[in-house]
Amino acid sequence: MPISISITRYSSFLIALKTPDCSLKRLLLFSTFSSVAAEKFLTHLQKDESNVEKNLDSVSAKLDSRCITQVLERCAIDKPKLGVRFFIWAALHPTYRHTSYMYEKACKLLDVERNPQVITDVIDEYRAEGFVVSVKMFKVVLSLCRAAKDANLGLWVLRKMKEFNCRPDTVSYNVVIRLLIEKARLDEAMGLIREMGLIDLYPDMVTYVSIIKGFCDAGRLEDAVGLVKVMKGHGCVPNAVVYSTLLDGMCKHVSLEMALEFLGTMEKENGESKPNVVTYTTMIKGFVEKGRAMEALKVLDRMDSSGIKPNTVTFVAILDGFCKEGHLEEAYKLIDKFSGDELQYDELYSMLVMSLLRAGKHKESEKTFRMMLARGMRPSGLASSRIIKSVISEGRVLDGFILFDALKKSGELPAIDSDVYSVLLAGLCEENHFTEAAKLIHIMVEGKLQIKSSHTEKIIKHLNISGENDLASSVSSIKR
DNA sequence: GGTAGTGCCG
Repeated sequence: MPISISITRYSSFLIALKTPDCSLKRLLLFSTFSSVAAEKFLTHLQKDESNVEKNLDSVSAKLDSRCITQVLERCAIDKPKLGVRFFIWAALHPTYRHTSYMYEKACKLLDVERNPQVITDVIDEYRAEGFVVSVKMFKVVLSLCRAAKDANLGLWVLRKMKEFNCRPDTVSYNVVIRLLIEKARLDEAMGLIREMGLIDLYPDMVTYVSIIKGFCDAGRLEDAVGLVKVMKGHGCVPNAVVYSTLLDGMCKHVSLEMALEFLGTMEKENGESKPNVVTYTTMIKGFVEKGRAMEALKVLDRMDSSGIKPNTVTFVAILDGFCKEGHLEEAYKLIDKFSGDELQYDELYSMLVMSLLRAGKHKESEKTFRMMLARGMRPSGLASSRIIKSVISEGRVLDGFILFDALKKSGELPAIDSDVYSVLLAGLCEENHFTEAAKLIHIMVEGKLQIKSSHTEKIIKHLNISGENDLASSVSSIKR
């Protein structure tokens, strides 16, 4: 591989194999070259490891998610702690904000779930250096714990805050409470809520929703209802979120009839406590989950008379129910009735295609998809991807390609998963449909679409053996 | 400021 030895701006190492015992097998893929910004940050990060944040402050480079990912990818190889410090520093940067997606990505790259010590080590490092850690920084660390779903780590960090003379606020507590609840550690969560009172913090709406949901999920409806009373007693007026959570618990653990009755009392409320689209969707899901999709229709009518418009989630719930219970005619009727200003025929039919697939009705789903194409509708990228994949997995590669080609001919291609392209291309080549393969490659080149280089090796080998050398080199040109 | 309830995607 005579590539890139001379390239100094290397980086963006992708660790393809993550198990710790195969560090030698780490594949260094020069997929995307790191940005100048990432290089600058990396240089300053490694300059003087005892003054990390100060060094970073002096860097003048644009901070964005791509650049952060690149820095983390590099740090993950042998300096995960520096990666954590960089991530925390970046969160406080005035021109940048991490999304929840970035928190998850950082956790994955730095492997916090398997190696929580990387977090505790960083906190201990701050302490040893006498670094002043703010509440804001601790909240970033707590969000990392949340992304890693590590309740013990969250608890540890919350305790550490005192040592840094940081007073956790309600949000800090809420994050840890939610983590405990996700692990069904309800008593400990209640303990933290009590502890809040001792330092003059009060549980807020978010705290109550979390713990009420915890009790509902555990089937402890009486406790959940008791908490609603407690919050009212504290002057915290329950809103639609609180009541929807309770309604969900009733659907799952008591009865749909009681939930309906409760919905009725909500409908008589005013302002923030009135049912909204989520409340009605929860009720609809309740019916669907108990195999009573037809009755969900009545809820839809009730929603309409309250002036609440159903959204995508509402439709997915009902369509899922109809498909599972075999009420296809009802599904079509529903779509006819509701397609209009909010949601188009295309979107609703695409949802139906997805619902049919989820219900295991692949034939019906493909039929609906073909009907869409025949009537000039535009299926969503997701529906198209799933249908083509499903057809290929049944061993009908050529059919999959014909569907793809029909989509292409009907106008602009929807956003299809990149792995659909690689699966389709591999299938066509394997079955020696070289004309179609060439057509697909042509479309990909035209649309600047690339497939993972790891997927191309077998294809190229097969093409070379078959004497299709031109095609083989075309495939090389679209690998990423 | 970005932690909560239906659910999908990044």
